[in-house]
Amino acid sequence: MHNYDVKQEVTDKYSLRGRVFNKIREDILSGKYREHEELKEVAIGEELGVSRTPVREAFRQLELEGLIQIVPNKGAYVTGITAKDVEDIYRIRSLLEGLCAKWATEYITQEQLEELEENVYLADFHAAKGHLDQMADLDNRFHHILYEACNSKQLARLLIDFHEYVLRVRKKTLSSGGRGRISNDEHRQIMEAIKAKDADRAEALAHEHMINAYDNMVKNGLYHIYPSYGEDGPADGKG
Amino acid sequence: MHNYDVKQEVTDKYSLRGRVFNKIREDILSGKYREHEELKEVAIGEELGVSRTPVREAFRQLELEGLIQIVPNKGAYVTGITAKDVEDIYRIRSLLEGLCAKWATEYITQEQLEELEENVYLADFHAAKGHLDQMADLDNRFHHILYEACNSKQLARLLIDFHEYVLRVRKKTLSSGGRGRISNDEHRQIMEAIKAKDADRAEALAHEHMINAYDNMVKNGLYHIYPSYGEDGPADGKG
DNA sequence: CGTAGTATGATTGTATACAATTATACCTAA
DNA sequence: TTAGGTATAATTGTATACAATCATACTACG
Repeated sequence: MHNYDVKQEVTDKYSLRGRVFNKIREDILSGKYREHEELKEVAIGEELGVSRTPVREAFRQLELEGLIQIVPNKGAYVTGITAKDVEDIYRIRSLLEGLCAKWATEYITQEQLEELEENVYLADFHAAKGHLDQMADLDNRFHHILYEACNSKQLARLLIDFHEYVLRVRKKTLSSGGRGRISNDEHRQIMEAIKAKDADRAEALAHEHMINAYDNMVKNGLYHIYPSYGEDGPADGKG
Repeated sequence: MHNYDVKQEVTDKYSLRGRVFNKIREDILSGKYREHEELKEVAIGEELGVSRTPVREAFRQLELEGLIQIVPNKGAYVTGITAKDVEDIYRIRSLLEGLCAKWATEYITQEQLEELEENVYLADFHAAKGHLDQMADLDNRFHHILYEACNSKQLARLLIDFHEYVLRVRKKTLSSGGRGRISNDEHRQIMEAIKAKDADRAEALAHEHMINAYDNMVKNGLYHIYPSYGEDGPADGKG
């Protein structure tokens, strides 16, 4: 599995806290809980058949993940994401994806490189067939391979977090006409650059790849954010 | 104070959980708890005069902050930091500090710019006098002004987290011969670039500034991977 | 009619009791 | 003597009880 997966799957699977955490997280990402909605400990506890304790602990984690905001003695509210947040995250992420590709060029193993190649060729096949789900999975996997290959658990942790964070606002990015194929072409170029040990080129390509993904998402309206109360106001939009 | 300060000071001050969180965090950062040391809920609870509940919740936060690692049904252990972790973090941070300076060039207010100028001139004075504590404070403040000025709570959150994280391994970075003055010269150049609205130059300078800080730290052995009990706290005292 | 104050209910914060799991020590058998 | 297993202690995981705080609505008074 992933060496750098910070979420311990064991915990998430066997502890109530972990299960609650994942459940709430999924519900926020899927849109079941909307922005600024209040999450009540007893309600969620009853819904999941657990007491308040694991729910509360899950809340603390969710807050640190940035998915909810806890105001003392009041409650937990689903964090609002503005369009600017999304843009900022993509711009930050594009830098770090570039760095990741650069480092991966140096540290990637033969095995990982082969999986990268396989990934690209497989994605070509599914792109031709129009298999969107498989495309999405392969896209995910492609990036995760690079996260592992960069040999930095710090960078991997960041990128995994970012990736999961943007899932909140992403619809089916790859489903729009042709982007899936174009995206995979970019993957291939990145892979080739890494294979050729051209770190700078890999960095630049990965960087652009992310920018293109964002541009495409915006251009086609493929993400959605719920209008938030303080969005237009100054950045002071908290408590 | 800081618009983008994610740690709610209210919570930290008035809730047991917040106080416990800060206390443990300080103890890890100061070296009271060493790497791989096990933190026991009852022990810490008794030491601070609280029950296990707030301690446990603080643990969950500390884990997400990356300071401890919780293994299910076993315990909480202080996270080990390797030399490579430190290097990676500085290289990532140098990129993001550059991005921050670039964005700040666009969004900085007149007031913030003036505080930046004042900061640099004041630091010059204290550098001449050899006031190390004041230098450390001003260094902190300089970067925090940029974090605010970049107009991105996402980026600010990242950089603040990084900054606090590296406090674990930093000794008195600025105290070594001449680095304080050199560092402030770099600050001045960054400030001037921002003032001249030269975003690219500001970015490059901030980027280099961070790399230089790291190089200096490594060259002079000014960081310690294994914190030891009773050692001098981080130079960047924060209140 | 409107406002302030208070009472009541709801919700979170904390403490404690109990269950489950893990570590340790001692005992037994080869 | 040592390997293995069981009993006991220690520790974490979860549930529940109690305290503190906040929101709401109603009442009294102007």
